[in-house]
Amino acid sequence: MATANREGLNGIEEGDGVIIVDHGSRRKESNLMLNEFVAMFRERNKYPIVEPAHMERDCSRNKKTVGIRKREVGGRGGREAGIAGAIVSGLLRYGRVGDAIAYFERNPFRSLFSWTAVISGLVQNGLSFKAMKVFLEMVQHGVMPNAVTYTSVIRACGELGDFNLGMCVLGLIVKVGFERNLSVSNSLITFNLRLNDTVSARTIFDRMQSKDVVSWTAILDMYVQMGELAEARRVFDEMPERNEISWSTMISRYSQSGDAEEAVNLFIRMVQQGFKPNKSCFASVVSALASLEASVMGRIVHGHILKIGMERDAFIGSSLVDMYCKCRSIKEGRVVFDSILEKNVVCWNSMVSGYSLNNQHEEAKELFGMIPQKDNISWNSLITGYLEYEKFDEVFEVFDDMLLSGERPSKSTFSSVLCACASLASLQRGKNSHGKAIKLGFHDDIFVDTALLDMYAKSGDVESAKKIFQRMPKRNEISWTAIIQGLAENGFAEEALAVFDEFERTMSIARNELLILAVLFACSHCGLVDKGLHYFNSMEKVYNIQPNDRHYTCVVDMLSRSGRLSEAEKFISDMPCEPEIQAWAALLSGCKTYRNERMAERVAEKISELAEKHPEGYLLLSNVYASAGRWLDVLHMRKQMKEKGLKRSGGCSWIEVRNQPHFFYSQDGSHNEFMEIYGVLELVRSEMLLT
DNA sequence: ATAGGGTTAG
Repeated sequence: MATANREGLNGIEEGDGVIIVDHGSRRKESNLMLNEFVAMFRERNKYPIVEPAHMERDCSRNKKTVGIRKREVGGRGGREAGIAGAIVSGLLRYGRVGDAIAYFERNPFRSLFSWTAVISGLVQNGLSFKAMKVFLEMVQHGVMPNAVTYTSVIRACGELGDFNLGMCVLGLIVKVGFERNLSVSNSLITFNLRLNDTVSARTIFDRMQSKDVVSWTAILDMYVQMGELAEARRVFDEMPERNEISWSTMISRYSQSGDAEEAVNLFIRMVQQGFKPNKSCFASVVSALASLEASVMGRIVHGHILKIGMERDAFIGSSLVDMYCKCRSIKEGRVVFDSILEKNVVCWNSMVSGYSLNNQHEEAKELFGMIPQKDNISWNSLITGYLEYEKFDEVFEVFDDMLLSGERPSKSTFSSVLCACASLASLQRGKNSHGKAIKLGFHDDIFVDTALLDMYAKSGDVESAKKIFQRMPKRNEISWTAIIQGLAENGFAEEALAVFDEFERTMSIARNELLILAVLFACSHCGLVDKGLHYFNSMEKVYNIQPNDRHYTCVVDMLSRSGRLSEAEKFISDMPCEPEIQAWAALLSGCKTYRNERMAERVAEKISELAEKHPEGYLLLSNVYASAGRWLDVLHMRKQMKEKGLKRSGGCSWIEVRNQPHFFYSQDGSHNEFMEIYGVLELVRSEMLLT
């Protein structure tokens, strides 16, 4: 709560439906499990050290140590236990986890095989915690795990992200001498990567006497995790051996890092070299095609998927639905969606966000209501759809429903909701959301913090924005852009430029277009025209950024504001790209300020030409004529707008009182208490005149 | 029976 107050938040509202998820009970259970493992180490006699060379025989000898089991199993135990293992693993392969466990628990033939099958099946079905409990039970029954068991167990520890548990298992592995086993080492590499320990991963890899395609593929991921995709590619290119999975990994990594084009290129090369893409690979490449909105190639790949009969698979189906919806073919997406046999939550989410991001909110909401097991992303899909189409009230409505349903918002949820607050410049809602974010433990997240500081800046609370920026332990280029833009927009342009100087001195991250735009904006607003021009001219050389139409508009604005009108006019006519209508508008407003009637006429003419294509031009002109008192021209413009079917969507101010926004349009009388409000205003005005 | 790869929101 102290943090909240320091950042300008006046306490958090009670009873707002926030539910804090409790992870305590599982942690307790995990600690109990740790104690059991520690006990295992201490009881040397019960779990004897076995020489690696005798490992195979030890597995079978083990059955002798389990006295009771042996009697139950009887003479044909080995074979029957083998069948039991096969049944269990068969059930697990079809995701029938409950049936498999029930069978396993009822069946007396619990061999090393069936124990291992259950453990690996649980891990593959995302039930790693349960897998660890079964593993513990297995060891307590006196059944000695073998290398295959340990690979699954290590994977489970990695999936749980539990370092201590992993170390205990590693201890057992070393104790029984499996640490040199190829498969075990491979799984240890991934375990370390999951826990962000790239150094240990590398050490294990380097120490391995023999490496296979699995080891190489795992180490490829180490470079991806270190943010060195190019280095990963080098490993991939130089690997002694490649299979479908190595190809698949590289393709998915490109797709996930936003380089969809390279993902597709690699896919084509893979097919050319005679590799058969499998389910995962198709899913990755379709996802890459979705982000490229490449419907032609998308359809071709879809054809191949149909050929091998995988369209009805949940993984491939989800990415196909996404691909069609991103290409605006929602109906085709729906056909694929309906054809998926066993829909998981991802399939539903794909279709919901397909509708949602194509402005079909009713359909999205209806489908959302039908999801059997909603997750975080289901909610977020609905929220981002509303945000994208500026339906802010709905954003808050869904957010409230989400909290009431008990679903924990994620950092994505908060960045969407805060973005809605920022768009409404609603400090009240923003602070409320800030409170919820703190309550749910998101106060040190770079995305949430950036959204918060942007919200405060856009709502005019610069002090709070600055405080958040200063306390952020890590900042990315988006955070820097937000603070610079925020300061400049609120009239602290010099300070914005000082922050940019600090950024230039201390940060080595790449500058992006938006950051430079914010800097130009700041220069424009504190009259530092030459400095602004300097930044603009060095964009390509120093920052390697091609200026876009918004940068050009900013420069026109900068020149016009400072009265360098002829320079501005020349700049606009020399532009290599089509000027935005806002550029002309900026020049026109400069002409007005510096009373250059002749240039104003020329510019106005240009704008009315452009208004054919950009109807908002009429609005601009009508405003300019209105302020010059040229009412005949205003009427003419209004008539044009009416003919073009353009609704008057011009200037409007609003203020929030007790969570209720009150709007004031530039035509008077739109507010229903307008008489009273203007009465009070008149009173205030006369008081001011008296003093 | 196993370790490496998969889909959705930002």
